[in-house]
Amino acid sequence: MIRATTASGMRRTPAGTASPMTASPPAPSSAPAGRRTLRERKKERTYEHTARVAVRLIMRHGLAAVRVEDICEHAEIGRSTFFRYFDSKEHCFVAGVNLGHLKAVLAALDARPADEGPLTALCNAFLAIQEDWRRQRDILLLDARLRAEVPAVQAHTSATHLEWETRLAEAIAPRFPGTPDENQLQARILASGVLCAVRLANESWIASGATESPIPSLTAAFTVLRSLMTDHADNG
Amino acid sequence: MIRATTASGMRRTPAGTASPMTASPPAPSSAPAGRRTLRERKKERTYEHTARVAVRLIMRHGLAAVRVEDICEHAEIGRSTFFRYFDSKEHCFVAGVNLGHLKAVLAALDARPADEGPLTALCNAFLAIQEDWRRQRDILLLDARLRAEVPAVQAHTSATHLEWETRLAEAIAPRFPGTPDENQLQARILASGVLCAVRLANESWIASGATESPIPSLTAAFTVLRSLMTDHADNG
DNA sequence: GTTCCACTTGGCACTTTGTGCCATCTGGGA
DNA sequence: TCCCAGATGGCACAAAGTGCCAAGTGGAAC
Repeated sequence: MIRATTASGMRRTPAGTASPMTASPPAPSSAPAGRRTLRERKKERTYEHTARVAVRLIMRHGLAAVRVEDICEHAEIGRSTFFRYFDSKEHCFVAGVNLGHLKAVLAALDARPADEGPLTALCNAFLAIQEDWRRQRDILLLDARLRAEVPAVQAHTSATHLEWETRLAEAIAPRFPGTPDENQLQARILASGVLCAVRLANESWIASGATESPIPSLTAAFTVLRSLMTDHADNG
Repeated sequence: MIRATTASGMRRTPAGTASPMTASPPAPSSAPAGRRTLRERKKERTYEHTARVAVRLIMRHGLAAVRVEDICEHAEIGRSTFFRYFDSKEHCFVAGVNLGHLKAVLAALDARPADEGPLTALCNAFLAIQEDWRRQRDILLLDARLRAEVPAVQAHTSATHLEWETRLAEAIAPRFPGTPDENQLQARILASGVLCAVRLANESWIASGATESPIPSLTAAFTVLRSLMTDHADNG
């Protein structure tokens, strides 16, 4: 009635790597700190190419009409390989939509002067990459629609945002006074607030048709965020 | 090669209700504001019962070993019915784990004095329900493990938290000065911060074996949150 | 350059999932 | 009491996932 578990549902991924779980390329199997091996670059290429193909197909035909097999054909990989990288069509799509976004924010954050406080630096980093987002308008529009219609898309997107939270927290932790690991909590909470503001700004940008630049919405949201943080959130 | 879409992937739910999308009972089909109809109560019973059965089975046998069909047999519903309520095993499990949690926080929040500020009230509401959580220790432990191992569980959990954010924001908005819809942004961001703190506290509670009360972790996280909000997050 | 090994890939078979469709049942209102 | 919208369950079928194995390929050692 209840079948015995074969290997207990552990996901198989290339190189026995820990499963990606979100929209990120598979972790390097044995990164020697410095140079990335050809194998790794190839894997990343496959990952990104497949995700991009998925987005393209889904843009053209709709999520429901595209089968995993279609994606595999167009990306020229085997079905087995697909499932080694993604655990579903939806996962693949979300990965494709967010390809490079995290990397871009991290880079923008790195480019901020070291004496900028964590909140300011993070906000400025997001502002700096808005042009990229505006350019992706069509994809983001589709993404918003699918998030509203397909639970799995929403779910994977939320998971992706959670990963962003942890990665951004790591990145801004050094900007707090004190040692980085003392600051982990503060950094996480701050990152969460900023991400929430970004999400809301994006929602309102999308809701308004996404014709103008997303920067005004974003600036407005950041202003609210900043006033929350500096004024006082409370009287209790 | 790419097949035509039948009805474009729209999910079918009982009564043409909007899809739940997260771990919440199906929305009332035609709530006459006051009394809930027997039909509605029956639907909620089915939803909750099924989710509970799923959690029980998965606790006993593991996620991988339990099939949707097993859940259906034990819950005494048809497979069709299952998929009208949940879109996967994982969704069902996450729903079961979080059953009533949101309702409990909202109730606790309602019980806070009206003159408490939004931050304080929300923190206190979470503190008030910790005993419930401690009692669910075993379920939460399993949940944490599955979240780490199974992407879909993590994904649905994140989506659930996102829903909490919006619901809690609505609930605390009136506690801000000004009109509720002016405060929607502030409320969302504040809720996001509190939820982040709660998540982190829970993580550390779980990581420590979840033997003690979860309250110390939570208090610590709230202290950090409050200092972030009152002191100053930044110098920029 | 050759050889070897670890890792990745693709193909195949098989189970489980997810959906459409329809007949049946049931609660709620007239 | 009758009627109907909505909920359910069964069945059939396409698609998704997973395990297994044989074949290719990069990396490192010699």
